[in-house]
Amino acid sequence: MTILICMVRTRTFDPSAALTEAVNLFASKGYSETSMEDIVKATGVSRYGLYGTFGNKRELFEQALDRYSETMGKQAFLRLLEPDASLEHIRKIFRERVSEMCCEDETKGCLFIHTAMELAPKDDDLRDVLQRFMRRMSKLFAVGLDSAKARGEVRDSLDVNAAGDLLTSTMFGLVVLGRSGFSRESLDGIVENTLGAMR
Amino acid sequence: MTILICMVRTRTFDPSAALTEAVNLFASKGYSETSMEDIVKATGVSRYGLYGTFGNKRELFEQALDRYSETMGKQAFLRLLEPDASLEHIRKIFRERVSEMCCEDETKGCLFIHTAMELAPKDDDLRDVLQRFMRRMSKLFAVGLDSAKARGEVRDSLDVNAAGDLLTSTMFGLVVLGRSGFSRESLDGIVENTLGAMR
DNA sequence: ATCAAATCAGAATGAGTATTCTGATAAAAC
DNA sequence: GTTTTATCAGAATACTCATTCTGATTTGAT
Repeated sequence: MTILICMVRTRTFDPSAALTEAVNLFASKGYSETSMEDIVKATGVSRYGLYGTFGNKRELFEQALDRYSETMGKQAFLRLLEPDASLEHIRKIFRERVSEMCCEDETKGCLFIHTAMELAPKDDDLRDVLQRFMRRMSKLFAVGLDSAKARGEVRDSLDVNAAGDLLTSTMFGLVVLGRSGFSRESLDGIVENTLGAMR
Repeated sequence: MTILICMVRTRTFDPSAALTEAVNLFASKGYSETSMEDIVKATGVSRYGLYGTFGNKRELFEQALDRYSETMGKQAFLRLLEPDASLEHIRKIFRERVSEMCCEDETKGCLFIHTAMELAPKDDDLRDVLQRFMRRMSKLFAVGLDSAKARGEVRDSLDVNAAGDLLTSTMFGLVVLGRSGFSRESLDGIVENTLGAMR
């Protein structure tokens, strides 16, 4: 008896690349303003392929949220875990965020904020996932602040955990103000004042 | 010739009260998640009455945004214009916000954040209105900080305009974290750290 | 009391959208 | 080259929702 596993036709798209595209759409427009049709167009993947690979819109969104959190961690925050992390590393993270919000033509957004405002109140599971991701953000900031403290860039009396929450909160505030058309100067001012609170 | 103005039947609802109800719905769930049906149910006003009085959903939203801004100014921020405004007044505004986010059963939201995330990117007029409202918030904070500076509660070197933007930004950050399930302690910590940045 | 017309409740309309279905296509194994 | 069957593009379905329409009702002026 032969068990025959026959992969007759191979998928013509890269699920990971498609997910990246979906993340961008969701982060920019949020859940309900992004239609599956939008995602089909942006990815070039057929409806069939999307549903077959990701389940449905909600599940696709959950996977997008995972990816978003992961990417955010990798791109910017992992530096904070290095023992020589400094306040300058934190400043750089904020500067990148501000640049993203101000300079690009397409409207940049934030998947965390969209999730908090649209979905968290009516989906407890998603809210818990979101909270975990945000707490991780705060924690990474706190670790970075600890290193900065060891370097004397931050006052000894600083509660790094509470300060980490403040930095996380500011990351979101910047997005909200940026979307409302605040100037780069205003956003830079917020960053510097926030960092000033660490000293 | 007689000009006859005949008010045949009087409206059976109070438009102002209906608008208040609409503000609550929009602030909690945002624009697209709030249906006209929701508003009909919450206000007890007929579809006919809503469309006749407010135009359409978009115009109703704009009026809700006006009202929200106005109410917010009256309830909390006007104290900041008094010459004896202190850091304690500012703290009280934040404490109220935190209580709102944490204690009530129904999910509290923020019409400004919803507008920034959902509508501002695709509606330039609305974005400008929103920005004006937010700038007013920052300005009120700045005026309060000036008084606090005169009382010696805030360091002389503080740039009150930039600091006002930071406080505005923090008001939004608190809502995002609150909706994500952060504890009251976390939010209080953010408030105290932010206020600490003023000294 | 009667009348005119604004208001009401809810049905009808039309557009948008998530999801499923379908016939055609194409690639892997023989 | 043939067969098998997963994939594709787009049609079909079911549902939600903003807005308009309709027939009944109500109320202020006469």
